[in-house]
Amino acid sequence: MSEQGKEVVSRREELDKRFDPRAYESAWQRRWAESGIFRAEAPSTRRPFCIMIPPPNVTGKLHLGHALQTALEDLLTRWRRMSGDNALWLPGTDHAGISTQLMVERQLAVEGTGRRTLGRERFLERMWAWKRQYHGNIREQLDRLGASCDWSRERFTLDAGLSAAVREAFVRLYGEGLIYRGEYLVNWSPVLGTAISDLEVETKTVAGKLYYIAYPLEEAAGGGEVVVATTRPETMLGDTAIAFHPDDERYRHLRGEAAVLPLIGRRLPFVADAAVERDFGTGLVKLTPFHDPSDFEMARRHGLPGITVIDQQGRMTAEAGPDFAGLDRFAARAKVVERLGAAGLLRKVEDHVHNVGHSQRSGEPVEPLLSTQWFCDMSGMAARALQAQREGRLRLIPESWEKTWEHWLENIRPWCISRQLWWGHQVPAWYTEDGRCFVARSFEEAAAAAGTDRLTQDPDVLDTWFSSGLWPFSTLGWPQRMVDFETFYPTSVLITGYDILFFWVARMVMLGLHFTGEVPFAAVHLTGLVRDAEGVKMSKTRGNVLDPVELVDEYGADAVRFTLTSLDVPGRDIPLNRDQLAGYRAFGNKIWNAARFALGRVGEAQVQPALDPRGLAAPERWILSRLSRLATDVDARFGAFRFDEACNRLYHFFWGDLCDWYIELAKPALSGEAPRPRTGEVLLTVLDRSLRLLHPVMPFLTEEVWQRLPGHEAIHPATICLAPYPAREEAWESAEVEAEMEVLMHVVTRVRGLRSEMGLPPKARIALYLGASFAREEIPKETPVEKSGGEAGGRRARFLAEHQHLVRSLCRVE
RNA sequence: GGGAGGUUAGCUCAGCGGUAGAGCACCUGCCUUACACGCAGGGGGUCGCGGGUUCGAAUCCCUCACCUCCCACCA
Repeated sequence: MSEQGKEVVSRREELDKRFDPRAYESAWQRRWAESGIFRAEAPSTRRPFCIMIPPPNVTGKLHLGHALQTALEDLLTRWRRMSGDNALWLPGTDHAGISTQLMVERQLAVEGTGRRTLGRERFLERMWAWKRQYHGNIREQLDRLGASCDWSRERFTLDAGLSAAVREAFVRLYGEGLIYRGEYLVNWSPVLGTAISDLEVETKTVAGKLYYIAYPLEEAAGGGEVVVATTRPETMLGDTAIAFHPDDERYRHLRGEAAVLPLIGRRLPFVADAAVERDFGTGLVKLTPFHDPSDFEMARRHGLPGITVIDQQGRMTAEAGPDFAGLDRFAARAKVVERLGAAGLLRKVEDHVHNVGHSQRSGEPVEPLLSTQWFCDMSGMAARALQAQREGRLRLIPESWEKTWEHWLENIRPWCISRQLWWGHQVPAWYTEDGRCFVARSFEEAAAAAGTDRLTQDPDVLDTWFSSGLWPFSTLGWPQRMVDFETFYPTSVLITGYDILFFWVARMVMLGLHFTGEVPFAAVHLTGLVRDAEGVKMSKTRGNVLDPVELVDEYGADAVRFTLTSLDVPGRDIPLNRDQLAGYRAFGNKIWNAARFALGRVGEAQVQPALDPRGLAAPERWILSRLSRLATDVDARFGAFRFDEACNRLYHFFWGDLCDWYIELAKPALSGEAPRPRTGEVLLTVLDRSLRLLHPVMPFLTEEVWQRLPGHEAIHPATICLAPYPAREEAWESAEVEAEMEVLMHVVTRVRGLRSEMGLPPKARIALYLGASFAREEIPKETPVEKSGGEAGGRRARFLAEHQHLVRSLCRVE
């Protein structure tokens, strides 16, 4: 590293009087990148540590959730790197099928054209151009945040390697019978023009109407009518039966009879099915098998046909009859109601609040539609994912997610993986002219199997989450067992928001177990969602979105990182407000000025790689003891994913122990007024280690300051990024010294309080007489000194007497 | 209908069996030779309600209330 290392070493001018993160942050990011210090080794004899970035949308913009994850991922990576691990944080981006395609389609609409007009090939050229144009943005934003990714390993879900992995996975699952093609009722988004998975359907509670419609009975049944209740009258045009509960006395006599569908005249047999709720509506359900999932199930149980009356654009089909064909489904609803009213068949309309599935991406109500799609049977994989979690091979943090995890995996359903889009991994299936299907890794392979090259590839692409489900290993070279895969898989930790636990985390675990036999990461830390100061979810429509890069401009990356990190409390969403950002920027200012003070006062002293506390005075031994305990604490907190607690401890040590007390205690010694042994060395050494402890959270500021510390080269010749993470120093710890100093500090606080209460002007040099009784009474109960009674009291008085010059200095008294 | 989380100082939140904490905000002094992005001092809470366990409960258990979110095929 020596050659690279030298480039990292910075200039050594004095710290500017003004603290301005913009003056150094970008420069450091550039220097780090150029020196290649974030490149991981493979192979390596060192312990591996690996985090995969949750790949952001390649043409998107990072939001604060990304910033939070980035801060935590970088924290862990830097911490492990400094601790000696072979740390890899692998960056990359996702092609983000629907959302990216929508962006380009919107662009095309502005130009007065569209994807269909362009045709698939030219449209995809536009997509790639778009990708090339915006691809750099993500890296730029990660750079601004100080991300120590290994960019030499950057991946994209549509690059050659990952595309090969996707085809390999598809072919294998198909071969195992887990991927299949078939005609089923799927969630269809008329706006997007594609099928979507169950997860992409968002249930919304809406105020609708419940229509009671009279269906005349067939002559054979003796005439009369029955009344059915429905929220979607337009679907009646596709009715093929009417159902009642088998035990429902009211309708039992209708078994074997039939009604006549109004407006159409079709014969509707009655069937009995236990899925019918007797208490809802009239207890009779009209069955529209091809436009309602539960009707579909019931129809299948009774061998009933279905009729598609709504098409992929959400318009009524020819099957709906000449009066309705071509109408939008909601216009058709109004017209059906109107016609029923005119025919005197509308018995009642009630207000009805119910839940309706909406397309998460486009917002409109989903239309259940019969359609030929590719599916993946997840049941076996889900069972193994469940088992992995139950056996502790997969840790969810916080643990409260375990029940949710179990519930979802226990009730998993087939995953619809095909999308009627163009941007994505095209399904690796080819069809012969006579309709035979060949699933293969390539056209050549398919042609060889088919015995002809007159083949047409399936036009659909795969759900984005199919490729991101392979991310932890496809990025490392799978299916080939490349050196990166051997070195870093399975990875160490995954950090992501709980909102994609099922979309992404569960799929990675299932596919990872299936293809590699291992859980792709030992632990998953699920973060909360970043919200605004009022705790409201950020959204463009609300206009309360904060841009992480703008916050970096305003407060500095370190302050943004520290704020987000200290707010990462397990199981809670994160309300972000500017006061906190300003507060942690002030913390940066504090560090900056503490360093300025030290650098101006330590003379020829140097940072010490090791320090023997013997021969040091009490204040020096006290701060070293505190520092050692801090190192233990921070390490433990990082290891336990309690980043908030680690931040608090770092903050209070630096501001409280170091600045408020130790630096003040050091002043008389450094000025020569009351010299003590090695005060400068201790101050510099404490600063060095504090900065190293803080570095994973505040990389820029700590590097900038650390480079100026005389003697820092003895710790690492080039950069704080590779300097060892401070460990506990048992020899520094002393409960006794800490207790003695606590007494002194307590006395100082009391004197200051008295002085303030008595309204004595700060400048007045007043005389203070400390009697032994004062000391005795004022000692906090919990100090060990007090417990040993009178003799200890004497010792305490002696301690205070010996250090009276410190009391004088800190209280400004004579 | 299931499930998860929340209710602690004006605000945002830690604490989760041993006499209430932080940051910010607020009040009073201070430009004390690193820092006004600062220093020192200070005020402020019956820890959602009601029960229970315990020598002792924000902290464990139960009831209730109110908020947030996730899952779920009553048309």
